[in-house]
Amino acid sequence: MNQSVQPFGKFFTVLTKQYINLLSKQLEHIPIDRYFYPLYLISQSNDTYSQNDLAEQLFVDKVTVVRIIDYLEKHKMAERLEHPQDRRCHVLNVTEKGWEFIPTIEKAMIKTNEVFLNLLNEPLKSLFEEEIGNLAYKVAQFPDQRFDILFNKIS
Amino acid sequence: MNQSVQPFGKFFTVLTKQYINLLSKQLEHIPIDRYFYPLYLISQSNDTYSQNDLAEQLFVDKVTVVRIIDYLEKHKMAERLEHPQDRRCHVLNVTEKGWEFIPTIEKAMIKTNEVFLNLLNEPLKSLFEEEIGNLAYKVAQFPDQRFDILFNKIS
DNA sequence: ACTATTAGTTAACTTTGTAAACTAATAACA
DNA sequence: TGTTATTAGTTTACAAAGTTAACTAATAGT
Repeated sequence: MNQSVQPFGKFFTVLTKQYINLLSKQLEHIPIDRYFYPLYLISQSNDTYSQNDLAEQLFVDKVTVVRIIDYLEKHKMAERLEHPQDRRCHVLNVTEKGWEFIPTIEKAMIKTNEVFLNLLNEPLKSLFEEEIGNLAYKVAQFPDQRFDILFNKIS
Repeated sequence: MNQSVQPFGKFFTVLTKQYINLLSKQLEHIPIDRYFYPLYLISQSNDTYSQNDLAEQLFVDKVTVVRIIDYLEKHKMAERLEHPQDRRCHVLNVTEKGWEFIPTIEKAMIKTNEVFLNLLNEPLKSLFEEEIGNLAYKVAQFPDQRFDILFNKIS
């Protein structure tokens, strides 16, 4: 009970859930109820993103991206366009209707980030802001093979 | 592209996924492939946890707990016992077989925590360790109602 | 030309989260 | 005491999300 181990994963899970809850709550009035960040990412790409690029940015697989774009297309927020050079690719594009909501989504993300930051004490606050992204990118780069190296001493 | 907003939720998601991957990788040789931490939590409770208690600790709902215990019981790692006073409750208990794996699970969680900590630069490292738990508890306490207060200025 | 690779889609299956309806037991209280 | 409300847990149903595999169509390598 006393000095039990608390796996960080538990905390990450809670933070993820509550972040999404908080963000969704603010965006209840727009015509989609998820994939806010994917839509925002597409809008920031100046119509250069393929579905592959999006998968890479979001750290998800291509099947998930298909579902995301299907959803956004169904709600007329984004669309697939033909790639001028490579006919296998699609270029992702935010529709005029979609662009209406980009500023709101951006504001909501900034606001939600702030809420989380404000729960931290002052020294951690600034460090956290600059380092959380780096940390995520570092762990995202873990190749499966490296696991064996990292843990070759585990019994 | 340049000063695009990066929602913390994106980072939390990656951290969660990779934490679970890394932990599971280390525990591939034990007879269960998930619910390591729930099992560990039960083991640390000295047979006092009800399913409700577990739900609270894990920040999940009671349906999920039923599934977790069903799984652990099926694999003979934990069991439901009758509560001596309250016949509605179950007391959760780690079986003899389950206890074999508790030290391994604990070691793997400590190791995984270390891997994540070691990716941080030195000043953040110690702060992170003491504060990540507090942060998670704070956000877990967000009642739905408080959202309205937090965001009453949102347009 | 032949082969391998890449982008994306589709289908099947599993896990997880959520909500509602339900049973059985306990608590509250008039 | 008897009635009602609450609590612990289960079951069912459904949606969301992840994973794998098989597939099409297009491009790249040689």
